[in-house]
Amino acid sequence: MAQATTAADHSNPLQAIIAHAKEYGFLYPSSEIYGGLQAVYDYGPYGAALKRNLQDLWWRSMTQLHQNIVGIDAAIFMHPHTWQASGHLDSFSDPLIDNKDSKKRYRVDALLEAQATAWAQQGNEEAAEDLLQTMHHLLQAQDLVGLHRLIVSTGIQCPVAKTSNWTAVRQFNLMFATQAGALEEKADTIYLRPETAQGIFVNFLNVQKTARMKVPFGIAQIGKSFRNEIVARQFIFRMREFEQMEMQFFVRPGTESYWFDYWKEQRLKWYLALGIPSTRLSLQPHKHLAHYAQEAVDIEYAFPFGQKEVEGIHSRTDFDLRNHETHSKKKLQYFDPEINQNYTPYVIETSLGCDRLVLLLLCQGLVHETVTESGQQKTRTYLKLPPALAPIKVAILPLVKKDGLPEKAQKLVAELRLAFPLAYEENQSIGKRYARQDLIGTPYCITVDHQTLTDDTVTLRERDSMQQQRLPIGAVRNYLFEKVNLQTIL
RNA sequence: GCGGAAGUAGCUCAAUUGGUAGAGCGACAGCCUUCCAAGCUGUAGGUCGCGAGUUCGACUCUCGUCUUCCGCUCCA
Repeated sequence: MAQATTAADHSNPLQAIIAHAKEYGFLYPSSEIYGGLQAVYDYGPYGAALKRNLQDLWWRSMTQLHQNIVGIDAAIFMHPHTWQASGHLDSFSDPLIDNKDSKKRYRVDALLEAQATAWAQQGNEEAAEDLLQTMHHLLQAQDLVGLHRLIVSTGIQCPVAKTSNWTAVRQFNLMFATQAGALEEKADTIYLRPETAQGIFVNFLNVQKTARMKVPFGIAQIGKSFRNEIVARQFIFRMREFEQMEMQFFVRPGTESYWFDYWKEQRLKWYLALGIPSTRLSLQPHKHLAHYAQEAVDIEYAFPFGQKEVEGIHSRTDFDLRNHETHSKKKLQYFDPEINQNYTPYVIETSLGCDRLVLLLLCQGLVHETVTESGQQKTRTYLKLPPALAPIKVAILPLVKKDGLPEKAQKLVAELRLAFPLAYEENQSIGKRYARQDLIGTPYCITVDHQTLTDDTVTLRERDSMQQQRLPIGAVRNYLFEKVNLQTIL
């Protein structure tokens, strides 16, 4: 007989995840009826619930488990000067050029600087200096044609292809810009934030003073960020609009190393607590540091498409606060009563991609198991999510749709519906209903059968093991709570 | 952005030198069933990714475009 189609039929593991996510209501391509929008996705009912649970878990593990961390929710729009101070306006808009033969893409300034360095080493420092001067002028003027002419006239070759077969120079601004105000010509350009961190930095003093925080302390935030990625790929791994969960931890200068190590360890533990095997996780120190970072490490997960960053932990020094001081001309310092001194705190950042974490859980959770049942081989597909994060905690199922079982089951639904997100289904065979719940990751199913009518007990089936046990109806609520609340993780 | 592959129902796929789309699964409704997707009956889903062109006629040929995957590239 025909076997139900499962995602296991796909040869590509990421395709299998995408197909499953779509088919079972986790993620859809954005505006799909119009052909989709590149690198933008919508969360469906189960995906939205899963994401919300994850955010709740993270939020609580930051703000409730740590007395010295508070949360905020800053606006997506910020004063344009913010992005000058943060460095995003400059470093997010590098002119790039492609070599048509090697298909390699380069930053124009990097190519020219390399050439200048080469000339300087050959003793031709004057020419090197001239080149850099010219480049800076062109960059300032945003003269892309001039930059292209300079590349060509300098005779710069692609290090790989050894040719000068260049495309035009193009500007890739990674920040989305829009206009504030109704009159476009008078309006300021404002940007959709490319990271949530700046909303924390500009509020540093507000939070410190109004919540009476003492260094060391942290500010946590969950929110959307936007990056106009040149290449956005791998499903929800790199999206143009994405959700960050990050915490900036302010420390006394000189203690940043200690706190960097502290948070590195804390954050890694958090993933292990989620049940992610340590073999699939790794800590990857950065080789090339971002413009603000003193030390940085990524927590990476072995996705089907490779070992990739899920969370970054950065030692940002006082880069951000100092720059905001300079640009805003407001003092952003902390008076430390312990040492009787004013200083600009150093910052340790933990920043994780919420959507990446959702993808991680889908990758980690989607299981195709071959089971043998009465001599027949079958594939059993289920989504092994941590119970505390599952969109639906329990499904309540009358064994058959008669003899008063649905009514009895509905009573239980009424008792539990406020305590747990739950599902009720009475159509089709019990096996099919179990399977459907397995596919969306529901950890428990409760079945009301004929015995329930005589002794008020139900069977409780566990998703992963498929084992059943009988429980008195009165014990169900506490039993489930023990299994599915967030404390099972934290 | 470059190169490769693909796009037909919710999913997996079919449709003979171009003649106005079908199946299985799934969904839904009803029946049957005391525990792991497999019984019976019925119903609803598609302007064949989108737009042009060629043609009497295009799912089928040509061009463009969008989206996705793979590789490269990039990456705070």
